[in-house]
Formats: sequence, C-alpha cells, structure tokens
Amino acid sequence: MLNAPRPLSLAARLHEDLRALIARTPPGERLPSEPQLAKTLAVSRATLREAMRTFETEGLIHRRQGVGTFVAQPPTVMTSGLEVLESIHTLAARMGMTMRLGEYEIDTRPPTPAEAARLDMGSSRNVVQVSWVMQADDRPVAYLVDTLPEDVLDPQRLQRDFTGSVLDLMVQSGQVALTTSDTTINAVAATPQIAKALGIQRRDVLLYFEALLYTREGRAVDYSYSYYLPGYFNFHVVRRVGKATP
Amino acid sequence: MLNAPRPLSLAARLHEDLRALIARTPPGERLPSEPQLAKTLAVSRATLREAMRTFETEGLIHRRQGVGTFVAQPPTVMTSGLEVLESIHTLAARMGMTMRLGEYEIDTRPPTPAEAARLDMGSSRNVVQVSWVMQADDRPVAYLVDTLPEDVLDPQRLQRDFTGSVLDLMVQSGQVALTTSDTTINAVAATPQIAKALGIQRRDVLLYFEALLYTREGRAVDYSYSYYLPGYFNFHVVRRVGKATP
DNA sequence: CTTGTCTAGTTGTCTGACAATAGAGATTAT
DNA sequence: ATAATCTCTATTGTCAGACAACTAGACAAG
Repeated sequence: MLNAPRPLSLAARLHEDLRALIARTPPGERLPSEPQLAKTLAVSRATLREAMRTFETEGLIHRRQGVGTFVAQPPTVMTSGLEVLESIHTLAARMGMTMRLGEYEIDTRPPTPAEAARLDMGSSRNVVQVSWVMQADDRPVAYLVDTLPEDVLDPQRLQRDFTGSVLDLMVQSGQVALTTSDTTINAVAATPQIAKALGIQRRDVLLYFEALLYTREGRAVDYSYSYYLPGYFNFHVVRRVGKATP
Repeated sequence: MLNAPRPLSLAARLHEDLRALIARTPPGERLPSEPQLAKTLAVSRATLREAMRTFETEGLIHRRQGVGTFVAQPPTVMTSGLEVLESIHTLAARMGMTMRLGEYEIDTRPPTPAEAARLDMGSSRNVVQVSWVMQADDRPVAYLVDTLPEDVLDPQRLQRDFTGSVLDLMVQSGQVALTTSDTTINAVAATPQIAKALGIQRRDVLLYFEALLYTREGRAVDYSYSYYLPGYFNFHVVRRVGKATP
C-alpha cells in the first residue's frame, strides 16, 4: 500500500475478514461457534452477529439455532453475480476475457425533459452523455450509454481519463457517495443503429439493461442503458426463496 | 390458513413490522431512534440492530452514526426485485395483472446424464418434468419448464394441485427447506417450438432465465428454464456499488 | 428395536453500559 | 458583523455477560 492509510472501520475490517474466512471454508462446512469466532476476530459477539446477518442476507451462510453456522453450498463464485455493480472490466476479467474500449463519443448538451426529471435536476444545467462500444478479442460485445449531470463528473476529466467505465471514474473522483443502482432487465431486438455499432444483423437478439444510480442521499445521478451480446456475458442473480403465497 | 399454526419467530415478526414501517415512511425521512424503536417493537436493541442490518444490506435504509437512520430514496417498489424468488402469480399480481395457467404437460421419465449431474441424483430415480404456458389477459406471456427428482415433490400431488407454480407446491409441501436459487439471465430468439407455444414469430426476442434451486443443505433439487415475453414483466435488481477497481 | 430422557454445545435474545460521531447552538476572536 | 471555535446533546457503533431456546447425540428403559 503506497498511498494514504485506510482507517477502515471496525465493521469494514470485520466484513473483509469474515468474507475471506467464508471464502476459504469448503461449502457445507461449519464455521467456528460465535463466541469462539468473536474471540478470534477480536470483536464482541453482538458485532460479529451483525456481520453474520449481512452474509446470511446475501445467502453466503446459513444459521441454525442449536446447530451452528454453515457455509452455503452455491459457492463464492456467486459473488460475481448481479447484486454487486462493478465495471465491465472487472466482470470481463473474471470471465477470462480482456476488454478494450472501442469507438466512443462524449457529448455535452441540455437535458431532455425526461432526463431532467429522471436525474432530479433543473434544465439549467447540462448533461454529459457518453456512448461507447466495448470489445473482447477485437469483437464488439456491448454498447453502453451513460447520461449524467455535468456537476456530478467533470466533463474535462471524463474526456481525459475515460477508459470504458463511467462508474469507476465517479467512484474515484469521490465527489459523490454512490450506494445503489436500480437495474431493469429486458431482451430487445437490435435497432439498425445498434446493429451497426456492434457489427451484427438488424433484429438480432440483445440483452438490455436500464439503470439509475443513486447517491447515499437518494439523488439519482446517472442514467444508463446498455446492450450486451448474448453468450459473452454470464449475468446471474442469487435469489432468496420468499414466503409461500397460497 | 387452515393447517398448522405458524409460530412465526420473533425475528420474522420483527422483520415484517420493520419492513412495513419502512414502507410507509416517506423516502429520505428519518426513522425513530434505535432505543425508541426497540421499545415500540418490544425487542432488544441488539435484535433490532440485526434486523436493521438486513435492510441496510438490502439497500432499503441507510444509517449514519451520530445522525440517524434514513429510508433510502429508491422506494419500496424495489422489493419486487429479482433478489426474492417468488411465484409468477405474486409477481403478476404486483403489476396489476392476473395470471392464468395455459396449456401444460407433466411427464415422468429417467433423467438425462446432464440432469442427473445437475440435480445431484443417481440415474435410478426418475425426474418429473413440468412444462407450461402462463397467460395474462388471454395472451401467452411466458413458457416455463421445471425438472426435479420425483422424491422431492410427489408427482401425483403435482398432477392434482398444479396451478402454475412448482415453487409454491414445493414450499407448501414442506418436504424440503428451500433457500436460494442461482439464476442466469440471457436473451434468446424464439425457437419454432417456443414460438408456437407463445403464439409469436420464430426468431422473436425473448428473455431467458435458467435456474437451479438449492435446499438448505446445498442440494440442487430443481432445474428450470423459462422464456418471458418482453414488456409484460418488469424484472429489476438492486445492485450495490462495489469497490473501485482502478 | 423403539422410545423417552438427559446433556453438552450452539444460536437467539436481552440488559445495561460506554465510545465515537455529527449537528446545532453558544461563545469567542477577528 | 462575521467567521472560527467550543460545548452540549442526540444518535449510532461497540462491548461484556447472562439466560432462553433449540438441536444432535448418547444413554437408559421398555
């Protein structure tokens, strides 16, 4: 670590440690008991249990009163699921591909009324719109468009540092505290424009994501939509079984 | 509920109460302080905090030390996201549609080698395969296929009680403790067979889910794939922003 | 062989306390 | 007057120790 020290809150450290422990414990195996784990990790049992609850919510572990805590079977690979929003680079790396930035375009303009409403902004400020193609092995595999108010991310910085992920730039800049994204999933046929950009036939099948990115305070700061060539990505979600509805 | 009483654990009740409270609190508003809430809901603060942690993990609330706990902006609609696996009926009801079971077929046969491997079973037992069409307003909107070992769900019961959801039957039967499903998402073109079943054109665009259902012990007990007509469903995922990856 | 009982170990919950943090108002310096 | 600093208070974060509820397995009785 060369740069600044990371104070890294107690809870955050605990989370990392626990995640590592879970990762290296074979699925189905029992974890040490709570009092013991708390001692090992040097936290109180209450704090430990809160962290445990997180992982239980995520489906990584499973607790049974009177028996113990077990690592869930569908293993840690799952953490590469859709629940975590990460740049397409990271995603690709995980699948053993290297991603390259293809043609792209950065544009500053006034927002359309729909955009102004979606992004909680007046029409006085401009939006920056980035549209680009990602390539894997010299083949276009995704077409993405991000639209965001220019006060959220400096357009000049975008011009200078863009390498295929608006998300990474926003996180790095530290101007806004991003927390969640609400992503809608659909299937669409390629329009002539998209087909041309991706080098496929008109009406070919594409996976379509549409997302709003929210800050900690709940302000929507980025609207994006993207098209993915089927087969090149492996999007999956871990779903918890809800209550019966008879 | 005619049958057995549901004791409904303390934690479960607390979760319901809290979820309701969050749902009826306007986004951005502060919740009562923890000591006060604990008193109101008649639980200890430790227990309350564990429940809070769950909702924080789900992105429904946001806590800030020294300030308070706030309801996240992207509102309660989100709870209809993909993270929770529920029957297509419930999903449809939430969107103001009523779903009807269309043509269906129940078949018992030996598993293919691939199926036997996927479902952690020998080739001595049979699998039951159910394929069916769901209709909304007399229009086919989804085609689903579930395959599961016959010891997991009695084929005769399936014959008798099937109304469009294998999941509901499995949960009701109580034979297996289901916890999670790993669902892969893709976009595909309709094959002639599927196109006929759904009354659409060959090569039309469909959303495709493929899923394995796991029990508490990590055994895979149900393999399913399904096709959805775009536009009739609103699948979305709440994604947490991961760490920067520079 | 079946059934009931006991026991050790584990998670679930509670209580009461103190530490760390953030915001707002009061106070002081410029 | 204005800006910076201090103080106070409410809130979440963490802690320790205790008891309740539950489970699996061992063991004894029938």
